[in-house]
Amino acid sequence: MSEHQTEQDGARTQLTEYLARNGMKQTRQREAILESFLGVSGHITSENLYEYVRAQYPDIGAATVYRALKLFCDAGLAHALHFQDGVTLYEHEGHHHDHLICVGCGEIVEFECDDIEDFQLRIARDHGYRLTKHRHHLYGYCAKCQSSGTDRK
Amino acid sequence: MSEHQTEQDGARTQLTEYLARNGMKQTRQREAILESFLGVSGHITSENLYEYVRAQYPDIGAATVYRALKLFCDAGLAHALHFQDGVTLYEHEGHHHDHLICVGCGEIVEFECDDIEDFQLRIARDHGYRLTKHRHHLYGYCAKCQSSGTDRK
DNA sequence: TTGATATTGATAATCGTTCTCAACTAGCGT
DNA sequence: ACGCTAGTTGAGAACGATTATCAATATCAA
Repeated sequence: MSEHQTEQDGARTQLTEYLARNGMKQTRQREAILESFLGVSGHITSENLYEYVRAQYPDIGAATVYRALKLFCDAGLAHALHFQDGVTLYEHEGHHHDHLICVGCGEIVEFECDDIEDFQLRIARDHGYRLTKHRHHLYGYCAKCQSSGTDRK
Repeated sequence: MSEHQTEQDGARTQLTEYLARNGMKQTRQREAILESFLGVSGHITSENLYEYVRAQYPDIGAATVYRALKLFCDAGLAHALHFQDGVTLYEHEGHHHDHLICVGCGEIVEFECDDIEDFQLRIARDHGYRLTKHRHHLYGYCAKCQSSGTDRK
């Protein structure tokens, strides 16, 4: 819990600094939305976060949540992920993993693979690119969906 | 040219078979849209393809193009790619590569890396998944955008 | 405290895409 | 060739997610 607390504090500080650095203001809304966002463990859509926020702060508008989420991305606190079906999910930054997605039940497993990251760098270098980020999504059927035998393609 | 011809013919046959197999009909529109789609070399958006189609067949509606593109995906002739910024591009199936995207100028370079594919399979297996496809996008600055020094992040 | 300026919330607007539905047409059986 | 039936089409309405507009409001440095 205390560890979690420091992570949240770190994020808050990071936002405060970003706002100061860019002549922006620290508002109740931004604090509240950040709070809600940090309370989410995995991935969340803009809309879900809005519901989430609204549960505690009913007077915060949807536009403000969208704006805040974009702000968090700019400030390096969040990441937007665009999945196969066009759905956009946000996750905490620093929480970077790649994703294994079940097309049967929608489960999302996160993974890391340093070897792959090495190959990515090599490929980028070969093409003269300087990488800033990547998206690596594997789609398939999880063990459960394979055995339940439904939606076989 | 003759090689290209056979590739197109292969795609046509594939569509015809898919339609027959699913009790669907071979229409002028679908043929025309497939023709236009095959005429595109790289990636294209639904809207661009619609413009493209309309140039030759002004009486084909947008909805029909959207429907056809989805059909081509189902028939295994096309692939939808969802990029970072939410843009959806379509490419020919059988033309599967991964992508290196310049966030400066938007250039898209395609690459293949068997080693990475091997790691993907291993990761999937470790998690009990059976892979059906993957999306692997690397974002960065191409050599040109790095040297022109603009939009440095 | 005040004032300049960033931010907010409600809502209109926008974008890309899908739905609705009456008119149309492919393609089977005859 | 004909007619029938079910799939398909085009126009435009509807849609869902997101962004822009704008007057009211809040932040924060002086």
